[in-house]
Amino acid sequence: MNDKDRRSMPLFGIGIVMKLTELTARQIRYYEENDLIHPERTKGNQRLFSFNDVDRLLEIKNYLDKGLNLAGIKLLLTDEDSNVEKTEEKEKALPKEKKSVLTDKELRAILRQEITEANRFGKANLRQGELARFFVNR
DNA sequence: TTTCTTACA
DNA sequence: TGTAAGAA
Repeated sequence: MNDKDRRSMPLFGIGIVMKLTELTARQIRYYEENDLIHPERTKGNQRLFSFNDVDRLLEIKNYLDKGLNLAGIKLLLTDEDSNVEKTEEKEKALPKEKKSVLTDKELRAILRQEITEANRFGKANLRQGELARFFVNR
């Protein structure tokens, strides 16, 4: 078994994850409702989180502190898992004339950097609304 | 005891 | 987001 499998293995109950992330059960469930995380379930319908899920919750927590809302965070995290390959394939499939200057992946990387930077000054400039628009209108 | 869903001050 | 209620 490799690391990739290990990280995605459903292992922790919500109680453990609460301690690990310092998030309330309410918050964790709410983030799931908004498709930011997709923990597995036991036969008894109990949530089971993987290392990846925990890391993701930690990232979500960080972005929240930086002033982003769930919609914005979702845009930034959506391609970081299974979708990343798809996105790259899709971009490769495009005829080079129609390729945008920046790939989705690069765009998100830049955005992450901007947010981190804005955070140094005072997270007042780059806000959620702008972030969402940035993606929708690109 | 812990977690789940649903609903609401 | 917190919290309550009833079920699992």
